[in-house]
Amino acid sequence: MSQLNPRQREAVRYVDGPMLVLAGAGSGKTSVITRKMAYLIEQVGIPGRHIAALTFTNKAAREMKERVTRLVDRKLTRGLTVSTFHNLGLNMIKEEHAHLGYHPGFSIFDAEDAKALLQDLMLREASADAGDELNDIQMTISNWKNAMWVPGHALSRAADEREQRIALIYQRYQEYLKAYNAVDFDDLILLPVQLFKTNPEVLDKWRRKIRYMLVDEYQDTNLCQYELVKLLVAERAAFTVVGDDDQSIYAWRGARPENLATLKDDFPSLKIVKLEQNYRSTSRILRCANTVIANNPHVFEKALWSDHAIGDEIRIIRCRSEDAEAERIATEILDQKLKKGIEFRDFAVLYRGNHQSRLLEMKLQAYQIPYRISGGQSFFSRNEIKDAMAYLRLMINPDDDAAFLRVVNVPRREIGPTTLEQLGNYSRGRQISMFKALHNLGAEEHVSERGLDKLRRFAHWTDRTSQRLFQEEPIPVIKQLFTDIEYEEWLHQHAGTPKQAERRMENIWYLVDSIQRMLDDGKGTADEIGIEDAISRLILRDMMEQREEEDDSDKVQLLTLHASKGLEFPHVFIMGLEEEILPHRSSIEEDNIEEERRLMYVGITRARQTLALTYAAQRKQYGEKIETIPSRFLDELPEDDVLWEGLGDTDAAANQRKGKATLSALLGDLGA
DNA sequence: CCCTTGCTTATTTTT
DNA sequence: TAAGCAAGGG
Repeated sequence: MSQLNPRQREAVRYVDGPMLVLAGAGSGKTSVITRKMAYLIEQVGIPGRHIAALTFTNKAAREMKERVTRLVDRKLTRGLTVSTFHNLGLNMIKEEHAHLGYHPGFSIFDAEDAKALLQDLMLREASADAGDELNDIQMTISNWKNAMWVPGHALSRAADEREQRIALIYQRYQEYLKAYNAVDFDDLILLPVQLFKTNPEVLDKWRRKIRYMLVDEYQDTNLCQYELVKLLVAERAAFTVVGDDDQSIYAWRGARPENLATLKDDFPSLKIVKLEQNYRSTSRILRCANTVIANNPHVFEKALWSDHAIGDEIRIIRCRSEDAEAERIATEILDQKLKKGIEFRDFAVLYRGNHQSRLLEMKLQAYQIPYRISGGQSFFSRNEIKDAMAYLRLMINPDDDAAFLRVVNVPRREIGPTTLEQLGNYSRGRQISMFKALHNLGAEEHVSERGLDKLRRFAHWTDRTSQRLFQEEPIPVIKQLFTDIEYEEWLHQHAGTPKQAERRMENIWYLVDSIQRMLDDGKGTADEIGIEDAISRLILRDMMEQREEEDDSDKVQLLTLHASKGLEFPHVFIMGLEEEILPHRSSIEEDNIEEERRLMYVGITRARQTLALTYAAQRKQYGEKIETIPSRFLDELPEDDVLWEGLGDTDAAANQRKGKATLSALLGDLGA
């Protein structure tokens, strides 16, 4: 407690009613949450198993749990829930599956599975071309779910023909999910909410379990998530939510920053504490952040301050072209590393869109600057991992048609589109899964003898392996599974180089390893989990970021502004400060500048010591060269705190000379 | 089955 | 413009 400032202490100690902690960037928010959990357990005397802390990412949950266990005796944290919303929802559905009409071992469809199902439905339902509409439909359905609209509701509320059509697809979609014994990501929150609303006894049971609730990044909750919180805390209102309306950058995917303001209406006795002391940045950086964000309307006024030194000016660097911009950042990093001895890992380059990293990557490679790029191709979007996950899902839930279709002919089993089409027709006609259909299918159906035989073999093998998975040690069975299907051979046949195949196989073993780790972790304790749970947690991406974090080598960090939230770096570059990029064009069109400004705010507040903002005066866009307009956010910065560079230098040749000079100076340094 | 050709499209993304 | 994808040809 002595390590906390007075505001933080107040936030930790107040446990008598609903509480909102407005935690500015870098104000020690995680400390407060973790210490509050410790306080609740040790001082207030609430057993760990009656406390739940919710986050949005596994990473945040893991970090928090780790910090709590460091503060509090192991015995006391037993049964403590620190998890993502989705994970909590999953556990609730697992425990209450009977009330919801689901069977044990149900599958979780990720966004891609869901999309594939929707596509299939659309091809069948309407003659209309699926194509680019698909994303729109998926988003609409997701939005409806987040707003707690069931298909019937959507149907009656549909504003136009388009919504009418999507509502029908939504209805079919839910029916199919049910037939597959599957839920999607949104259902993980929605189903518990629906259950709690219709079944008071079940709700009561969970209310008794969760006596105190904490929510991190509260500004990112959507309607459904807030409803879940409200249902659980009830009149008792024993909760603390922590958030920052200025860091709400996910409204585009359903987050409702208004939930912060709503809280005051829903809980009139709400106690509000503001954490405004920032422990991260120089005071100049904070002044810039404050001035920029002051242009947004606010429900709660808040101003960050710091007792750190004033620090360097914020540099705004005008570059001739996008190429010059990337070049400048690369040489600048090299230059500062050589002159000031700053390590690569202390630099981060932030940008609005992933594509902006491309040029920069090329330049960094050219100068042999090591970098790590976040986002991009994730572990789980790799084909081999998707195959492996599909096999595992199928073993746990054979009715998972998405998984079935993915692996039925991978590796090749000579089960072709025609056979599958026939099987699909049969199963659809009866509203059952393909696997069930396969077992019912008699010789009289229109499936060729040959196809039927292959299918039956596959089904037999699946049944047997699935049985063994539950009866024996799971890990050897899984290993055997991959041997059975000769997956490694298949990889070698399909990879460009043997090396690539090996790498892919290693990914598979890494996955198997992760499962083993999860099973071992809880062994013998109350947290012991079964193979089913391990796999569903994998689908929710738990345990997986560790792989990236293990890599703590000296590298420059490249990431989107969105991905940078919650992180900090000594030296930050933000690139592409131009109208139509930051703020993004579509946000300008939709008149939603505020969220872009918050993005800018998040970017600025990532920096601890220095901040440089770059833009290109000229940029190639869709093929043609365009004169850009510097971002309006640059004008919002306090004049006294910024240093403009590259302004007078409009002569291209001069700029180039300068670049060359810097370069040769650098090379000279290197050569020495 | 692989390679070429032509066409389309151009934010942010965790679970 | 360039990159990614689908369709078609060898």
